[in-house]
Amino acid sequence: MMELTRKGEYAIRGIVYLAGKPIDKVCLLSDIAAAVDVPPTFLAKIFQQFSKMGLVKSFRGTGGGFMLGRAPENITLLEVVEAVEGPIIPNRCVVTPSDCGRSDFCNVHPVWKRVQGGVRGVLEGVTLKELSAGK
Amino acid sequence: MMELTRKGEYAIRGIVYLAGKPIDKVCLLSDIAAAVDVPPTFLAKIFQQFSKMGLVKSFRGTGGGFMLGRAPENITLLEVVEAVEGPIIPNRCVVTPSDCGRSDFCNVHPVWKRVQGGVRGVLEGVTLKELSAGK
DNA sequence: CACTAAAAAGACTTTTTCTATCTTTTTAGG
DNA sequence: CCTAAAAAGATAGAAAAAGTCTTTTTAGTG
Ligand code: SF4
Ligand code: SF4
Repeated sequence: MMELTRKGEYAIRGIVYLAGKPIDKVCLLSDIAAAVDVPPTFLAKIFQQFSKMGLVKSFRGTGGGFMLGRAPENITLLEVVEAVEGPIIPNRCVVTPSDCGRSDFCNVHPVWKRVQGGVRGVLEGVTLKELSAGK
Repeated sequence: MMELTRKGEYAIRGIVYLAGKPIDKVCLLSDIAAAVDVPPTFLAKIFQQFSKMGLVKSFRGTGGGFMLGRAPENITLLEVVEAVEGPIIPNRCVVTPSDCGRSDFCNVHPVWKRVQGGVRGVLEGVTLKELSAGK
Protein backbone atom coordinates (compact mmCIF):
# COMPACT_ATOMS: atom_id res chain seq x y z
CA MET A 1 0.00 0.00 0.00
CA MET A 2 0.97 3.59 -0.48
CA GLU A 3 3.77 2.94 -2.83
CA LEU A 4 5.31 5.67 -4.89
CA THR A 5 5.35 4.69 -8.54
CA ARG A 6 8.47 4.62 -10.68
CA LYS A 7 7.25 7.75 -12.31
CA GLY A 8 7.19 9.52 -8.98
CA GLU A 9 10.58 8.24 -8.01
CA TYR A 10 12.07 9.25 -11.35
CA ALA A 11 10.44 12.65 -11.13
CA ILE A 12 12.05 13.35 -7.80
CA ARG A 13 15.45 12.18 -8.93
CA GLY A 14 15.29 14.35 -12.00
CA ILE A 15 14.21 17.54 -10.33
CA VAL A 16 16.54 17.09 -7.38
CA TYR A 17 19.36 16.81 -9.86
CA LEU A 18 18.32 20.11 -11.39
CA ALA A 19 18.10 21.66 -7.95
CA GLY A 20 21.72 20.76 -7.39
CA LYS A 21 22.83 22.79 -10.39
CA PRO A 22 23.21 26.57 -10.56
CA ILE A 23 19.71 28.00 -10.82
CA ASP A 24 20.17 29.35 -14.34
CA LYS A 25 22.00 26.42 -15.80
CA VAL A 26 20.18 24.80 -18.69
CA CYS A 27 20.49 21.02 -18.67
CA LEU A 28 19.85 18.59 -21.47
CA LEU A 29 17.20 16.04 -20.78
CA SER A 30 19.51 13.33 -22.01
CA ASP A 31 22.15 14.39 -19.52
CA ILE A 32 19.73 14.45 -16.64
CA ALA A 33 18.35 11.05 -17.56
CA ALA A 34 21.80 9.56 -17.73
CA ALA A 35 22.86 11.14 -14.44
CA VAL A 36 19.89 9.90 -12.47
CA ASP A 37 19.57 6.60 -14.29
CA VAL A 38 16.10 6.93 -15.76
CA PRO A 39 14.88 6.00 -19.26
CA PRO A 40 15.15 9.28 -21.22
CA THR A 41 11.82 8.93 -22.98
CA PHE A 42 10.07 8.40 -19.70
CA LEU A 43 11.79 11.32 -18.06
CA ALA A 44 10.76 13.46 -21.01
CA LYS A 45 7.11 12.83 -20.22
CA ILE A 46 7.68 13.67 -16.60
CA PHE A 47 9.44 16.91 -17.35
CA GLN A 48 6.68 17.90 -19.71
CA GLN A 49 4.33 17.73 -16.76
CA PHE A 50 6.72 19.71 -14.60
CA SER A 51 7.00 22.30 -17.29
CA LYS A 52 3.24 22.80 -17.53
CA MET A 53 3.06 23.38 -13.83
CA GLY A 54 5.97 25.77 -13.79
CA LEU A 55 8.20 23.60 -11.65
CA VAL A 56 10.76 23.67 -14.43
CA LYS A 57 11.31 25.94 -17.39
CA SER A 58 11.99 24.41 -20.75
CA PHE A 59 13.74 25.73 -23.84
CA ARG A 60 13.37 24.12 -27.23
CA GLY A 61 15.70 23.95 -30.13
CA THR A 62 19.44 24.13 -30.23
CA GLY A 63 20.91 24.98 -26.87
CA GLY A 64 17.64 24.10 -25.26
CA GLY A 65 16.98 22.05 -22.18
CA PHE A 66 15.57 22.47 -18.71
CA MET A 67 16.18 24.55 -15.64
CA LEU A 68 14.39 24.87 -12.34
CA GLY A 69 11.30 27.05 -12.45
CA ARG A 70 11.81 28.58 -9.02
CA ALA A 71 14.45 28.71 -6.35
CA PRO A 72 14.91 25.23 -4.87
CA GLU A 73 14.10 26.47 -1.38
CA ASN A 74 10.66 27.39 -2.66
CA ILE A 75 9.75 24.02 -4.11
CA THR A 76 8.54 21.38 -1.70
CA LEU A 77 8.64 17.66 -2.15
CA LEU A 78 4.88 17.66 -1.84
CA GLU A 79 4.55 19.80 -4.95
CA VAL A 80 6.84 17.56 -6.89
CA VAL A 81 5.08 14.39 -5.89
CA GLU A 82 1.61 15.76 -6.46
CA ALA A 83 2.64 17.16 -9.82
CA VAL A 84 3.21 13.72 -11.22
CA GLU A 85 1.26 11.39 -8.97
CA GLY A 86 -1.77 13.54 -8.35
CA PRO A 87 -3.03 14.46 -4.91
CA ILE A 88 -2.24 12.40 -1.84
CA ILE A 89 -5.39 10.38 -1.28
CA PRO A 90 -5.24 7.49 1.17
CA ASN A 91 -8.83 6.55 0.41
CA ARG A 92 -11.28 7.76 -2.22
CA CYS A 93 -13.78 8.92 0.37
CA VAL A 94 -11.33 11.59 1.46
CA VAL A 95 -11.96 13.43 -1.78
CA THR A 96 -15.50 12.29 -2.60
CA PRO A 97 -17.34 11.20 0.54
CA SER A 98 -20.52 10.93 -1.50
CA ASP A 99 -19.07 7.88 -3.27
CA CYS A 100 -19.66 5.91 -0.12
CA GLY A 101 -23.04 6.20 1.54
CA ARG A 102 -21.41 5.44 4.85
CA SER A 103 -19.25 8.47 5.22
CA ASP A 104 -21.74 10.23 7.49
CA PHE A 105 -21.50 7.75 10.29
CA CYS A 106 -18.16 6.12 9.44
CA ASN A 107 -15.47 6.27 12.07
CA VAL A 108 -12.74 5.25 9.66
CA HIS A 109 -13.26 8.18 7.39
CA PRO A 110 -11.62 10.75 9.70
CA VAL A 111 -8.62 8.47 10.12
CA TRP A 112 -7.86 8.73 6.43
CA LYS A 113 -8.05 12.47 6.69
CA ARG A 114 -5.46 12.36 9.41
CA VAL A 115 -3.23 10.10 7.36
CA GLN A 116 -3.52 12.46 4.46
CA GLY A 117 -2.67 15.42 6.64
CA GLY A 118 0.28 13.64 8.15
CA VAL A 119 1.82 12.64 4.86
CA ARG A 120 1.26 16.02 3.32
CA GLY A 121 2.81 17.63 6.34
CA VAL A 122 5.98 15.60 6.07
CA LEU A 123 6.38 16.17 2.35
CA GLU A 124 5.55 19.83 2.61
CA GLY A 125 8.29 20.30 5.16
CA VAL A 126 11.01 19.26 2.76
CA THR A 127 12.37 21.52 0.02
CA LEU A 128 14.45 20.73 -2.99
CA LYS A 129 17.20 22.80 -1.48
CA GLU A 130 17.58 20.41 1.40
CA LEU A 131 17.28 17.39 -0.85
CA SER A 132 20.01 18.51 -3.18
CA ALA A 133 22.38 19.64 -0.47
CA GLY A 134 25.58 17.62 -0.60
CA LYS A 135 25.90 15.28 2.35
CA MET B 1 -0.62 8.04 -4.76
CA MET B 2 -0.98 6.13 -1.58
CA GLU B 3 -4.41 4.85 -2.32
CA LEU B 4 -5.95 2.08 -0.35
CA THR B 5 -7.22 -0.63 -2.67
CA ARG B 6 -10.77 -1.88 -2.72
CA LYS B 7 -9.55 -4.97 -1.04
CA GLY B 8 -8.24 -2.94 1.85
CA GLU B 9 -11.38 -0.90 2.11
CA TYR B 10 -13.54 -4.01 2.05
CA ALA B 11 -11.36 -5.68 4.62
CA ILE B 12 -11.81 -2.84 7.05
CA ARG B 13 -15.53 -2.68 6.53
CA GLY B 14 -15.88 -6.39 7.12
CA ILE B 15 -13.83 -6.62 10.26
CA VAL B 16 -15.26 -3.43 11.74
CA TYR B 17 -18.68 -4.97 11.29
CA LEU B 18 -17.55 -8.02 13.22
CA ALA B 19 -16.09 -5.80 15.91
CA GLY B 20 -19.50 -4.26 16.41
CA LYS B 21 -21.04 -7.62 17.27
CA PRO B 22 -20.77 -9.48 20.56
CA ILE B 23 -17.29 -10.99 20.69
CA ASP B 24 -18.50 -14.59 20.56
CA LYS B 25 -21.15 -14.15 17.93
CA VAL B 26 -20.54 -16.23 14.83
CA CYS B 27 -21.51 -14.38 11.65
CA LEU B 28 -22.13 -15.79 8.23
CA LEU B 29 -19.87 -14.46 5.52
CA SER B 30 -22.88 -13.87 3.35
CA ASP B 31 -24.47 -11.74 6.04
CA ILE B 32 -21.36 -9.68 6.56
CA ALA B 33 -20.92 -9.14 2.86
CA ALA B 34 -24.50 -7.98 2.50
CA ALA B 35 -24.28 -5.70 5.50
CA VAL B 36 -21.13 -3.92 4.38
CA ASP B 37 -21.92 -4.01 0.70
CA VAL B 38 -19.01 -6.04 -0.62
CA PRO B 39 -19.01 -8.84 -3.22
CA PRO B 40 -19.27 -12.02 -1.13
CA THR B 41 -16.70 -13.97 -3.11
CA PHE B 42 -14.20 -11.19 -2.72
CA LEU B 43 -14.83 -10.84 0.98
CA ALA B 44 -14.35 -14.57 1.34
CA LYS B 45 -10.78 -14.24 0.08
CA ILE B 46 -10.13 -11.40 2.46
CA PHE B 47 -11.45 -13.25 5.46
CA GLN B 48 -9.34 -16.26 4.57
CA GLN B 49 -6.32 -14.02 4.97
CA PHE B 50 -7.60 -12.66 8.24
CA SER B 51 -8.17 -16.15 9.47
CA LYS B 52 -4.62 -17.25 8.73
CA MET B 53 -3.31 -14.33 10.71
CA GLY B 54 -5.61 -14.90 13.63
CA LEU B 55 -7.47 -11.65 13.25
CA VAL B 56 -10.67 -13.65 12.91
CA LYS B 57 -11.63 -17.19 13.83
CA SER B 58 -13.47 -19.26 11.31
CA PHE B 59 -15.78 -22.25 11.67
CA ARG B 60 -16.69 -24.49 8.79
CA GLY B 61 -19.74 -26.51 8.13
CA THR B 62 -23.28 -26.05 9.29
CA GLY B 63 -23.56 -23.27 11.82
CA GLY B 64 -20.15 -22.02 10.78
CA GLY B 65 -19.02 -18.51 10.10
CA PHE B 66 -16.62 -15.96 11.50
CA MET B 67 -15.96 -14.18 14.73
CA LEU B 68 -13.30 -11.77 15.84
CA GLY B 69 -10.02 -13.41 16.81
CA ARG B 70 -9.26 -11.06 19.68
CA ALA B 71 -10.96 -8.34 21.63
CA PRO B 72 -11.58 -5.36 19.36
CA GLU B 73 -9.63 -3.03 21.63
CA ASN B 74 -6.59 -5.19 20.93
CA ILE B 75 -6.72 -5.01 17.15
CA THR B 76 -5.36 -1.91 15.50
CA LEU B 77 -6.24 -0.55 12.12
CA LEU B 78 -2.60 -0.95 11.17
CA GLU B 79 -2.82 -4.70 11.67
CA VAL B 80 -5.91 -4.94 9.57
CA VAL B 81 -4.51 -2.90 6.74
CA GLU B 82 -1.17 -4.64 6.70
CA ALA B 83 -2.86 -8.02 6.84
CA VAL B 84 -4.38 -7.53 3.43
CA GLU B 85 -2.30 -4.83 1.79
CA GLY B 86 1.08 -5.83 3.03
CA PRO B 87 3.43 -3.52 4.87
CA ILE B 88 3.20 0.24 4.55
CA ILE B 89 5.96 1.12 2.12
CA PRO B 90 6.01 4.60 0.64
CA ASN B 91 9.01 3.73 -1.50
CA ARG B 92 10.79 0.49 -2.23
CA CYS B 93 14.08 1.77 -0.88
CA VAL B 94 12.55 1.89 2.59
CA VAL B 95 12.58 -1.88 2.70
CA THR B 96 15.47 -2.67 0.35
CA PRO B 97 17.90 0.23 0.17
CA SER B 98 20.26 -1.96 -1.80
CA ASP B 99 17.87 -1.86 -4.77
CA CYS B 100 18.96 1.69 -5.35
CA GLY B 101 22.67 2.41 -5.39
CA ARG B 102 21.93 5.93 -4.26
CA SER B 103 20.54 5.20 -0.86
CA ASP B 104 23.82 5.93 0.89
CA PHE B 105 23.96 9.56 -0.04
CA CYS B 106 20.29 10.16 -0.88
CA ASN B 107 18.53 12.84 1.11
CA VAL B 108 15.09 11.70 0.02
CA HIS B 109 15.45 8.27 1.49
CA PRO B 110 15.01 9.37 5.12
CA VAL B 111 11.90 11.33 4.18
CA TRP B 112 10.18 8.13 3.12
CA LYS B 113 11.09 6.59 6.42
CA ARG B 114 9.40 9.47 8.17
CA VAL B 115 6.32 9.13 6.01
CA GLN B 116 6.18 5.46 6.81
CA GLY B 117 6.53 6.14 10.51
CA GLY B 118 3.85 8.79 10.41
CA VAL B 119 1.29 6.65 8.65
CA ARG B 120 1.99 3.66 10.80
CA GLY B 121 1.67 5.82 13.88
CA VAL B 122 -1.76 7.07 12.91
CA LEU B 123 -3.09 3.65 12.00
CA GLU B 124 -1.59 2.03 15.05
CA GLY B 125 -3.36 4.50 17.28
CA VAL B 126 -6.80 3.38 16.18
CA THR B 127 -8.45 0.21 17.42
CA LEU B 128 -11.43 -1.69 16.09
CA LYS B 129 -13.22 -0.87 19.28
CA GLU B 130 -13.17 2.82 18.49
CA LEU B 131 -14.05 2.22 14.88
CA SER B 132 -17.09 0.15 15.68
CA ALA B 133 -18.36 2.43 18.43
CA GLY B 134 -21.80 3.76 17.59
CA LYS B 135 -21.92 7.45 16.80
C1' DC C 1 -24.33 -42.95 7.48
C1' DA C 2 -26.11 -39.66 4.14
C1' DC C 3 -27.22 -34.94 3.52
C1' DT C 4 -26.54 -30.28 3.85
C1' DA C 5 -24.33 -25.96 5.16
C1' DA C 6 -20.41 -23.32 5.19
C1' DA C 7 -15.60 -22.05 4.70
C1' DA C 8 -10.88 -23.15 2.23
C1' DA C 9 -8.31 -23.50 -1.75
C1' DG C 10 -7.11 -22.78 -6.26
C1' DA C 11 -7.74 -21.60 -11.06
C1' DC C 12 -9.21 -18.26 -14.03
C1' DT C 13 -11.02 -13.83 -16.30
C1' DT C 14 -11.50 -9.05 -16.89
C1' DT C 15 -10.24 -4.43 -16.16
C1' DT C 16 -7.21 -0.96 -14.95
C1' DT C 17 -2.88 1.06 -14.12
C1' DC C 18 1.94 1.31 -14.77
C1' DT C 19 5.98 1.42 -17.54
C1' DA C 20 8.02 2.32 -21.56
C1' DT C 21 8.88 3.28 -26.45
C1' DC C 22 8.21 5.29 -30.97
C1' DT C 23 6.80 8.68 -34.30
C1' DT C 24 5.60 13.15 -35.68
C1' DT C 25 5.45 18.04 -34.82
C1' DT C 26 6.93 22.41 -33.14
C1' DT C 27 10.45 25.67 -31.82
C1' DA C 28 14.76 27.89 -31.99
C1' DG C 29 19.73 28.67 -33.10
C1' DG C 30 23.54 28.83 -36.47
C1' DC D 1 17.99 25.77 -44.73
C1' DC D 2 19.84 22.55 -41.50
C1' DT D 3 20.22 20.76 -37.12
C1' DA D 4 19.25 20.30 -32.18
C1' DA D 5 16.04 19.77 -28.75
C1' DA D 6 11.59 19.60 -26.46
C1' DA D 7 6.25 18.82 -27.09
C1' DA D 8 2.63 15.97 -28.29
C1' DG D 9 0.35 11.95 -29.20
C1' DA D 10 -0.20 7.12 -30.21
C1' DT D 11 0.78 2.68 -29.04
C1' DA D 12 2.26 -1.57 -26.76
C1' DG D 13 3.62 -4.81 -23.17
C1' DA D 14 3.65 -6.04 -18.34
C1' DA D 15 1.89 -6.06 -13.95
C1' DA D 16 -1.52 -5.42 -10.47
C1' DA D 17 -6.21 -5.06 -9.00
C1' DA D 18 -10.85 -6.68 -8.91
C1' DG D 19 -13.82 -10.10 -9.14
C1' DT D 20 -15.79 -14.87 -10.37
C1' DC D 21 -16.14 -19.83 -10.54
C1' DT D 22 -15.24 -24.58 -9.34
C1' DT D 23 -13.76 -28.07 -6.37
C1' DT D 24 -12.50 -29.64 -1.83
C1' DT D 25 -12.66 -29.98 3.06
C1' DT D 26 -14.99 -29.71 7.40
C1' DA D 27 -18.70 -30.12 10.49
C1' DG D 28 -23.38 -30.41 12.15
C1' DT D 29 -28.03 -33.02 11.79
C1' DG D 30 -31.54 -36.22 10.95
S1 SF4 E 1 -16.72 3.09 4.73
FE1 SF4 E 1 -15.81 4.89 5.73
S2 SF4 E 1 -13.64 4.74 5.25
FE2 SF4 E 1 -14.69 3.35 3.85
S3 SF4 E 1 -15.03 4.57 2.03
FE3 SF4 E 1 -16.88 4.77 3.27
S4 SF4 E 1 -16.53 6.60 4.50
FE4 SF4 E 1 -14.55 6.03 3.68
S1 SF4 F 1 17.09 7.72 -5.00
FE1 SF4 F 1 16.82 7.92 -2.78
S2 SF4 F 1 14.60 7.94 -2.48
FE2 SF4 F 1 14.95 7.20 -4.56
S3 SF4 F 1 14.98 4.97 -4.33
FE3 SF4 F 1 17.10 5.66 -4.19
S4 SF4 F 1 17.44 5.91 -2.00
FE4 SF4 F 1 15.23 5.84 -2.28
